[in-house]
Amino acid sequence: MRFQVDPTSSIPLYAQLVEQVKHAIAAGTLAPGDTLPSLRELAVRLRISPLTVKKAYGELEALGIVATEHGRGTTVRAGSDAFSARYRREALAQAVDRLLVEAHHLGATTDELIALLYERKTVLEEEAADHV
Amino acid sequence: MRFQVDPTSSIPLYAQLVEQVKHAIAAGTLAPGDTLPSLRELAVRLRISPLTVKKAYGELEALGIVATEHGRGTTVRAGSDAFSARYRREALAQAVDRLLVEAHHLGATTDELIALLYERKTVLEEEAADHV
DNA sequence: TACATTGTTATACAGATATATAACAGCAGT
DNA sequence: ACTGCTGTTATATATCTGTATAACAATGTA
Repeated sequence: MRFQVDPTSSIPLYAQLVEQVKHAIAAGTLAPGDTLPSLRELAVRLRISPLTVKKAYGELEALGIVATEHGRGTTVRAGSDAFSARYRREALAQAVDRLLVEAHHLGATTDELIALLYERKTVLEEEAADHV
Repeated sequence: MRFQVDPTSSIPLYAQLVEQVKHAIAAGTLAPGDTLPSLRELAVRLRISPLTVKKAYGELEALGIVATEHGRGTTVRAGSDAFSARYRREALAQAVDRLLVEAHHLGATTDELIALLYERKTVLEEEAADHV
């Protein structure tokens, strides 16, 4: 897993982590049984405190998405398949809604949005290719 | 102007206000010369502290978008036309990018995204009609 | 001048977020 | 048992956000 957080964002670091794990599961990158990075390992990689990682994992555990065992680590729970399908739908719908609302506020038409979507998709793909 | 904030969001209230004023200007809802609601009035309407509104207005002033005069209020600056055009483009592109990245994380294709976009647009419009 | 409106500032306080430091405890392989 | 990994917990500190309260200052109008 390639986690990354943005310390300048107004969204709390632990919340960013939670979202990324959810997305990874929804996308199938993380499957039931997979073990998440240890608190210290991920903390070092992201240059944040282990306590912040702990808070994110704790949140995920409270949601029933992962299970943590003392001394063994944190693993994706079996039941996350059902979660996965539902979450994927809801997350996508919410993301689309956010864009539609913002576009509406900015006075953009749907056609303009679709055109921009294809345009930005191309741009992002080219940028991604450059970074390889 | 119909401002509204979400106290449960992890995005600070003052930042939400800043975004909404920017969007309103970009959409033309707020034009140069227009006066924003007074600190106290908006605070009462949104049920937040006047100091929070003040912080938002202060941010907008630092960005050169509005001008505040003691005793007179806070007004949208003339130069905001140029800002408006540039900001609108950038804000839309960023919003689209956010969706594309999230969709990619969730393993959604562009076709799926476009279809969902039309679907959600219809849903949102129906909901909006209901609320009238 | 008096008044109501506007923005400004100071103080104190609370909660969430994030950190550093450090010690403690469970699990697995040597 | 020892060692190295894992998660857990406690303490203290700092920053940001947001609030309540209250006084002060500038503008425009009656």
